Amino acid sequence: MPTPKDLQQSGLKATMPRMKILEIFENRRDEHLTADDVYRILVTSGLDIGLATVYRALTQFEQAGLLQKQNFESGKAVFELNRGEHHDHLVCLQCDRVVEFCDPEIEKKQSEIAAKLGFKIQAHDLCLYAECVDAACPHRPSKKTL
Amino acid sequence: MPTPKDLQQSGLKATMPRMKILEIFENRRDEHLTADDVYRILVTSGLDIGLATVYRALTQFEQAGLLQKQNFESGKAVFELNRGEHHDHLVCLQCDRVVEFCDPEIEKKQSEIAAKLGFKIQAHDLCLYAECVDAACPHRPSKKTL
DNA sequence: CTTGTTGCAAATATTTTGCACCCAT
DNA sequence: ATGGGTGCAAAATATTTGCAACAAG
Repeated sequence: MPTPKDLQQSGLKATMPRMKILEIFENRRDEHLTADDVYRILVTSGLDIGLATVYRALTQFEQAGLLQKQNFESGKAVFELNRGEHHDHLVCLQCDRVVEFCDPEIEKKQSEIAAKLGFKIQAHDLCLYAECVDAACPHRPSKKTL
Repeated sequence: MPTPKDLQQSGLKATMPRMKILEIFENRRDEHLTADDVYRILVTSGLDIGLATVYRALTQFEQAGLLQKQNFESGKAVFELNRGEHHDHLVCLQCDRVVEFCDPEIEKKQSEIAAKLGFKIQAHDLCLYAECVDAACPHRPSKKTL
């Protein structure tokens, strides 16, 4: 349940579409949603919000630091709530599940490498593509509805 | 200068369009080209090859292991020659220059992390986005022509 | 009120595909 | 000759934008 202030602090008016979109991400703290996922969820919930508005909101929220954007190899951009602490991703090649992790040693090594090459890191993307070791992997799960 | 065998070994006929496209990558061993970059280079060189053919060739070459595909945050896929040894990328935020590197320690840590999470890594993408430390960074260089 | 915001439709951008014709093998 | 390959145009996908109507501060 986001408050109007979450948006106003970023100079954005607290409109109904924006509040609803932000709420979707707060209700799904560890999912990674595409613009279309968000749009479908809104429509399914009976809300008449345009896809263009979803794209605009996602872009603004990312710039405001409320959301983080990721480009996995699917071709579509996915968004998730920005919870402050940085993390990287591991995507299961069998079921698309996304696991998050963060390794300080890798982070440190990255900075060292960049420094050695004459650069200062502003951001990075690390995504591991892997297969489940145990057979319990729930291949291709059902898709989001609420 | 690619030979017909490079393609035939992968079950692909050694046609003129394919040979020319492969040649472009061999002449630019450390550039990262989009489908449109390749198309433009062909047209500029007076070759009448369709954009669809470029896309088909790039996809086939990637599957054949001749090229590697990368998805940076630009939204367009870029391709480069597959020179066997794996490497990661650092993209300069000022001039789009791409520097390649490989760190065995990071690679090792990645496998450990995946193993701990119950996965076996098949692939990974690591891309650092950074700014030049020295002012010599050639901001926004001219674009490819041959 | 005033300016930012929205929905819709149309425009972009990137990549894929159907199909008749063409060319390596 | 024959089956894969090509160009073109149209389709599919993902995202952006122009604009008139609308709503938040």
